[in-house]
Parts: sequence; C-alpha cells; structure tokens
Amino acid sequence: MERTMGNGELRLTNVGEEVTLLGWVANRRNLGGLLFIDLRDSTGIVQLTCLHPEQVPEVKSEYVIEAKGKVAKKENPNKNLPTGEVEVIVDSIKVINKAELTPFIIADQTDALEDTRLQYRYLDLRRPCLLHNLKVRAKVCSIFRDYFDSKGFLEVETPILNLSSPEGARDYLVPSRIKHGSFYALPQSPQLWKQLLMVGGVERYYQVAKCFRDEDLRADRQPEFTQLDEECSFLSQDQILSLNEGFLARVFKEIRGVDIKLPLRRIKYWDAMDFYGSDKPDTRYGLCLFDLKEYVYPSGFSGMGEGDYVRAIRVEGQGKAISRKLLDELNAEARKFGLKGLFSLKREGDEISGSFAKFLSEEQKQALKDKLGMKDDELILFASSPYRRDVDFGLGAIRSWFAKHLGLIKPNTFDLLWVVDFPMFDPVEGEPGKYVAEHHPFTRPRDEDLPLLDSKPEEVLAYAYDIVINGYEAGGGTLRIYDHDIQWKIFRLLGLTDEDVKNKFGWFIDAFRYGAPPHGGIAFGLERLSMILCGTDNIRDVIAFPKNLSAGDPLSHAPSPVDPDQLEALAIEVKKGE
RNA sequence: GGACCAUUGGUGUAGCGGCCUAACAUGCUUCCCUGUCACGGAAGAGACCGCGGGUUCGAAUCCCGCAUGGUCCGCCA
Repeated sequence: MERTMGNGELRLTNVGEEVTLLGWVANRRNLGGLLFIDLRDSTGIVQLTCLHPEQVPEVKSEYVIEAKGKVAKKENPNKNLPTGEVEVIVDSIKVINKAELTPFIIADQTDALEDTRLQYRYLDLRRPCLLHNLKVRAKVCSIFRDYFDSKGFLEVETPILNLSSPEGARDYLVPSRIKHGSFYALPQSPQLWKQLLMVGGVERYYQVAKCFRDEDLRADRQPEFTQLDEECSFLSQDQILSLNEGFLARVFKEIRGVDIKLPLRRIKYWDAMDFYGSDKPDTRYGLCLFDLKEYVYPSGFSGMGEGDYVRAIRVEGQGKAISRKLLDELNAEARKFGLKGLFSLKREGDEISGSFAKFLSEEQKQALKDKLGMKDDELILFASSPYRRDVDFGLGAIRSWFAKHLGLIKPNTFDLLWVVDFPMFDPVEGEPGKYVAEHHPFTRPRDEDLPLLDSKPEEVLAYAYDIVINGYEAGGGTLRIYDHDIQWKIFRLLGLTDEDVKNKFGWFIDAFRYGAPPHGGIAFGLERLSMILCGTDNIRDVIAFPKNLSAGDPLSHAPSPVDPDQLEALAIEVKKGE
C-alpha cells in the first residue's frame, strides 16, 4: 500500500500516470457493465472508472479502499469537481476496511440535522465542507503566527490552572487534590499574564490561547474557545491598530482573495450606537437610526416623557407591505430589549397613518412630510424610553431584522471597521454614582479625559477598540493602565475597597510598582474570524468537536458524574439532587 | 433564571380530531442497465408518531407536565 498522491490533486497533467490511491468510497454509480466510484480523501474526490465491474470486490459507501490504475482524460468533464477533467481507469481495487451503514449521508449536501451530525462528528468531519472549515481555521492560525513572528513577537504559553477571580464571567473550576477545598480556575483569557509578560520585559507577545467561560451558550458562543492573543509595549493605539490591520488584510487576502482597504474605518462607540443601535454594527447595509423626538413630542400620547429618548428607523417602500403579523413579530423583537413596543407611522399618498398617527397634530403630520421628507409608502418605526440603551439596542435589532427580511445583505462581502472610544464605565441602572467597568478595570482612560474621573466618570472614554466584521465582534483590546495612582482611582470608582483589591488583584498590581512599561494589546476570537471567513453563522461549524447549547458534548457525553473515589481524593461531596 | 420553536421508518420532512392499516424524499436490500457524476428503471424491507398523564365515542393531531435539541433575552469584566 503505497499511495502516490491525494485524490483531489489529480489534474490533466497527470494523464497517463499509473497511480495508487487510497480513500473512502463517497458514492457508486453502477451502470451494469460499467462502474463509477467517487473516491474521497482529505484532499478531495476523484472518479474511479471500472471497465470490468465483475472483477471488482464488493464496495459500499464509506469502505476504505485502495485503487490502482491509470489516469485518463474524461470525455465529458465534470465542472463541479476540481478533478473533474480526469478519471482513473481502475486495474485493481482492494478493500482495506469495511464500513457499516452510516446514519446519514457523508456529503456537503447531507440530510441530517446538526444534533445527529454531532453525535457522529467523526463522520460529519468527512464531509468536505467541514474539513474545509477546519483548514480555514488552521490557516488563520498559521498566518497569525507567521505575521507576528515576522514583527518580532514571541509566542509564550500562559498557565491553564489559574487563580479564580470573581470578576467577569463565571469560572470553570478545577479542584486541588493537594490542598483540599481550594480550586484553580481555567483561564477566561490570558489577560493578566500577558500584562505581566510586559512588566517582565518581553515587549511583544502572542499566543493561540484556549479560553473558558462558564456562561450560557449561543449560536456564536461556546464555553471553550480560542483567542488569538497579543500584547506589546511602547506602542500607541494607532500603532497597534495598524499592526493588526496588516494581519487582517493578510488573512482576507490569503484565505478569501479579498483586498481589504487599509487603513480600516474607525467609528466612535457613541456614533455606532447612534447610527446603528449596536456597538458591533453590521455596516454592510444602511437603515440607520435617527432621532425622531422633535417630530412626535409633545403629542396626544401621554406615555412619552420629556426626558425620554425617541429614536426611529425608516424603511422606504414598506408602508403597504408591512402586515399586522410582521408588526407583531417586530414588537416581540423590540420587547426583548426592554422596550414596551414599537410605534408605527406610514405615509399612503397624502395620508399619515399607523399606530401613532392618532396622537399627532396636523402640523406634525405635515412636518413629517415636508421637513423629514417622508415618502409615499414609507414606514417609520420608533420607540421611546428613558433608557438610551433600550432604545438603541432595541431598534438595532429591528434594523438587522429588516436587513434580513428585505435581503439587504450581499453574500461574500466583508466590511471591517474599528469601534473606538468606548466609555470607561457603565453606570448601574437605578443606582446613581455606581459604576461597572465597560471592559475591565485595567483599561486606560484617555489622557484628555483623566480630569473627568473626579467629576463625570460616565463621560470618561477609554483607549479601547473592537474590530467589527459584518456585525460580529471579531476581537477587541485596550491600552492598559501602567500608572499606580490612576489604577487605584479606577478601583475606588468601581467601589472596590483596599481590602478587595489586595485580595483579588494584589499579586497582579504589585508588579506595577517596579517600572511597568506602557502597553496594550488585542485578542481576536479565532472561531468568530473563522465563521466569517467560512460564511457560516454557526460557531460549531468551525470547531472540530463542539459543545451543544447545554454545554455538553453529544459525542462523548461529557460532563459526567465521576467515581466516588475521585471525589474522595478531592474531599468533595456532591449534594443529592432533588 | 426566562421566552419561543421543534421532536413522526436509518436520515430529513408532510400529515394538525375520524379518510392514518401514517404519506413523500433520501438512504438501504434485490434485479436490470457501458459514460455516469444528485446516474436511470423495477420491486422490496423499514415507524407501536420523544416520555408520562388528561380531554374525547375516537388523539401523531387538542390540553398539562417532563425530557431532549435549537433560536433568543438575561449573562458573557
């Protein structure tokens, strides 16, 4: 058994060669006196042609076989296959291993749902599209390493067994056997370690880092995932962004053949919220939000207060098309984000109708037509709330609903941009003077905003940046605080006592007393990037063995109860479930 | 923690109170077929309709509970 080449590599230039091929039987077409076999391996599929089927041993789907024969030019090429111009005229076929009937069809166009495929992931992975996704993912990693190697970065591995921190996401805990009652935490990210590497003088670090977060899952969120993580010293935010743009441009060029225009667009956080109702806007289409308050307040509707935010989305040509049923659907969408619902206005000829029309005066209706320029058959949907976040996020969701509904998203387009100038703090709703960190407490406030720390913390912006691609947050980072005094000021604003800080971060911030360099970094979500490059909206499509929404593995059935002896060794007792 | 949707031969769906002794596609088995490439043609096997209650003369179909899967909200510094 000596394979001469991969099945998917055969081309016209190989015609006449004697070859030995190995692989799986993807399909058979038996024409009686003539038998065709599609042979698949990791490189692709090629057609075997058996002129004497009676001499061929019985082969069925997914049998592993060895085929010897001669490459020939096909008279009728198959343009759906890279190898479609050639076939292999078979001399002999040997069955290497038989296969039972598989539970689903092993082909890109399969019949099974994801649940079934995940139970037999090893069969699912034989499908060329899945393998392709893994190749894309691997290519992103190899470009990452190559690019940052060439920029003088050092790959460093940071610990997997870490000190647990109550901040941020829920930790996955690992009990200590040596020290009963104590636990390690799996890393949520290598954040603190990479900063210590900067204090340690490494200057330029990167890592392909596995991260773990024990939070609920989503179509684009898994409990274990991989970050392409970097950190560097002595670079400005602009330098870091352009360094990383170079990386992204290579990724899109080498994997998708797309030229990304550099430098990338940068949009301020509050502008993103204003125009798109999202801090990760999908900028492949318009439908921007706008302020409608001057047109509809005050009105006959008493539920709208003077301090309320009133924002809207206008959709041309949808006034008549929008049905009661669709409006209900949109209202349900809006309510998810804390809105009470949506109001509608439409123009039909000279008439303004819709759910809010009855609250408006004739002058207001006229203004909609004249001043706002509302067109015939135009639909305006709007919402009001004292909470800006609710209005923005709610309408942001409506915006993307319409984009999907109206088919505004062109396939195979990539729109990359940086969202910058994130606020440093997020005020806690209903508790004035209380704040949580928007990113993390080590994020550096912008120099020009430092005076605001004492007076208006909610207005302080940070050196924080996210890379947004097609509406996905594909990565993000910040410059970090290296000044001891500013760090303490932030801690106090976040309501942390000296005691808290010492217990939670003492081991970390002590390092900053010994000459920490200015530093900052970024982390890309490898899966998110791979999803976008593969054109899928399901994160499981780019993970070899993903977890399901209950954070379980449908294949191995992890997690599971463990042997009492194991618990005994760890001095752990499990409460009996009700 | 919450909302919504789904669960029917191996696989994917249809059926939505009696025409169901459950349909279609695909896969599988057998036979025919020398240029197919989603091959084609013929015949056949394969399902107590997720589980447990209830309503009804009658339930795959309606109701309740549970389980599993998915999508979303909260959560994800």
